[in-house]
Amino acid sequence: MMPFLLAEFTNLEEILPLYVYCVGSHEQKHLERPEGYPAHQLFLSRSGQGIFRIQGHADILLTPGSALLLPANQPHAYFPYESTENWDLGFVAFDGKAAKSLLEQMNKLVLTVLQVPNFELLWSQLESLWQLISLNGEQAYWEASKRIYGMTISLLEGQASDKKILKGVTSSGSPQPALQAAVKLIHDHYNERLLLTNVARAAGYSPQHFHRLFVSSYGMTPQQYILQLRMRRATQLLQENPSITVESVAEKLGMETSYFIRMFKRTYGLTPKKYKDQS
DNA sequence: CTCCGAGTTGCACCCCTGGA
DNA sequence: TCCAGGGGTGCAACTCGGAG
Repeated sequence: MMPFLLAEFTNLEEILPLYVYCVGSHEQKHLERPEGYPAHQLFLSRSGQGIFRIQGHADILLTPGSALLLPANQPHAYFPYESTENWDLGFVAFDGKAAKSLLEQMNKLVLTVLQVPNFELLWSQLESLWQLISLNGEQAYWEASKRIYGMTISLLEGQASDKKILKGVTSSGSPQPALQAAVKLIHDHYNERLLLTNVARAAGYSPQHFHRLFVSSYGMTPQQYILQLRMRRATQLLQENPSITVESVAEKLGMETSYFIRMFKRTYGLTPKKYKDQS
């Protein structure tokens, strides 16, 4: 995701109590910010791992599925940590009159590694934020303002519910790890014909029970989750390989071309070809 | 005009979903 | 746990547009 900046819509800074300053994701390389960044930032580490070096603090290691809230103007540097995998880092920078009090409210979550229980959901919110802004320009910042508020609140909620989950594990042996294993299976095989029955059996649940557990944990059906994964991968492939054909993208996702185009258009409102031409 | 890639549409199958 | 219905998915045939 190429980052999008609010720069050209400066009047919105006066109107919106919370606004998205910049949003994007990419393979992260070494970056120094001795003066800090002018807006608050929420980082999401998706794969690989990296270190945040923040003045006056011990180094912070971000592993896959973790997040970091970094206040504005905090001098820092970040770089990939020894890993064979690229560090896939998403970020959303936000500011506004309400941002300061929001961060104060969340002060226990600032400058600390946050293990996000519903990481993929938060990541998809980041991506939809990027999609929203990249496709709709100024109009979208109003909607983006609502969404960034929602993201920070769900981060807060995730930390609270995480504690509940941890309690469950110690007292009664929660089924959560089995569900996570099933999700890993989905991640490993999303580009194949994946039967929910098999995933459920692998996790040790009946398909119906697995479905119910999945929806309550991830807020969406397994089907929606897999489709989201595929669409996300599709945008990645289209951006990374400008010469790639729509057919081979569909093939890489394990989808039939016509169905892929149908779903892509339904998800993003434009065909894969038009998307590729725009990016 | 032909070729090719992209996109659309209709149809059939069957599996997922969600209510009971 | 069961089961009916909706919708996900694949296939085939088609149109469209651009390039040569």
